[in-house]
Amino acid sequence: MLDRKFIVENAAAVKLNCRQRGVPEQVDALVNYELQRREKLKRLEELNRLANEVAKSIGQLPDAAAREARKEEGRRLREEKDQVQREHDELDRQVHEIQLRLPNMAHPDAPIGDDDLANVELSRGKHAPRVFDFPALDHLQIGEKWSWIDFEGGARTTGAGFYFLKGELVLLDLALQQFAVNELLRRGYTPTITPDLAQDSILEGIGFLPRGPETQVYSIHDSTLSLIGTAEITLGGLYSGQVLDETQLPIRICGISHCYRTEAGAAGRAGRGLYRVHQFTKVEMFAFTTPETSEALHEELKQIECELFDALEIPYRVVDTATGDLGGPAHRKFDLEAWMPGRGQGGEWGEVTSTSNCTDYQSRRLNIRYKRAGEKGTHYVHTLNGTAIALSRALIAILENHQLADGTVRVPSCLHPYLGRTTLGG
RNA sequence: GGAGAGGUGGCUGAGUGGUCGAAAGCACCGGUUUGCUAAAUCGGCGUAGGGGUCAAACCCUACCGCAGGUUCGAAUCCUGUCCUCUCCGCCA
Repeated sequence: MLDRKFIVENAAAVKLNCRQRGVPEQVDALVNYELQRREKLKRLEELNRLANEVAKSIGQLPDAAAREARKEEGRRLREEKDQVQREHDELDRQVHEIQLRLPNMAHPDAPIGDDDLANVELSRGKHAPRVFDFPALDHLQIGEKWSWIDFEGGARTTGAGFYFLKGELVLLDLALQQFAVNELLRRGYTPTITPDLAQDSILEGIGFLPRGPETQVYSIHDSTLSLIGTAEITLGGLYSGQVLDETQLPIRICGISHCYRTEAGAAGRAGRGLYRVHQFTKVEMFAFTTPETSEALHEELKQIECELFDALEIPYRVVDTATGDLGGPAHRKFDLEAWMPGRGQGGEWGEVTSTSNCTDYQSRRLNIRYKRAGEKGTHYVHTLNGTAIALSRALIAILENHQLADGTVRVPSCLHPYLGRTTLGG
């Protein structure tokens, strides 16, 4: 969420930003409501002050008749105050509603464009896409060969888009989680296992708007809880309402959680297999920091993602996400796209990780601030998130890139300590 | 799920209708004193919004888990809700 004062004072820039991000805006209406609201607030405070004065004076009046007269005056002020209060609250609600829908301001270097076609490739990983001397299979074909992925069972028990992982693929899944968590622990990230559900208010704070018709979110009936679409939600919510000390920052955490996504409206681009599913496991990185350091930390998250996928020996490219594809909260976003030999005709890049600097957009909604020693007042922290390993897509990348001619799969050496074997299948 | 207790400032903890934004202690910051440390002593010490100032001082408003209600006036009374603790039941 953007600061109201900022919106009022920079209306033109906010509008331009919305246009570049492809988000409809009502900035003019917001400015209008907000200016009216401030007037109401002044009047409201004035009435409160008068009513307080009257109330205070009553206790000191010795004469009963005089007290009654003052009481009547107090009642009158109170009624007028209530009326102004209602008007103020209505304006406040309208401002807030518009404000919630405005996206974060984009980084000046973020490529401007409508969608992912405008993304700019920044770099490539250490490993180039492999040239196969046999017909490469996709991950579903490999999985079928060894009975590793059971979508039919998932559909029977739960519904389309759900699946069972089975056999050795489970070992690979667990090994990837352990690998990621260990690598992050080594880099100063505190490992956590987060709840898989969160309060709707937290989802809203992070920037997922639950329960609309376009929602990506599963809600729990008769409650204010939803299944999380990413641990970003719970990790970001972890310090909601808190005032941190600057010396605690940056706070680096990683969280393992399940991720649930309805993928409403995505039926047409469902893709094959594990690429777009309703549930997967993810190891997520999250950080809280100061405005001065968030950009450097964003680089760090990107760098870690690169190191993990280099270690897994998976070819990838890094892209700088275009304004139209940033979503609401991100100020800037980098994606890692892994080469997936089984996608499309002869392979395609597919997003496997994503890291965003959300600046103070989430912290303002979640009210996460920090205090500087010797300075009065508080500031909003900057929040950042990044995927370490999204299991479903990482599994695709590993199966498809490391498959051998006989359908077995070579295990990259970084996973050997966690997997206890060098080949899967057979 | 049942029964009870409680949620007050960084912490402990007073406060049951009228200058209470809130006693006191601890912690913290600053001054004084002391050869150093410790101790003593004085002062300061919440957040947010608005006004004011070159900057401050200062002024106003809101906030005692949260949301409502009663009242001229609520931390204090009422209702709902969330959370914590204790005991019982159930249970991986």
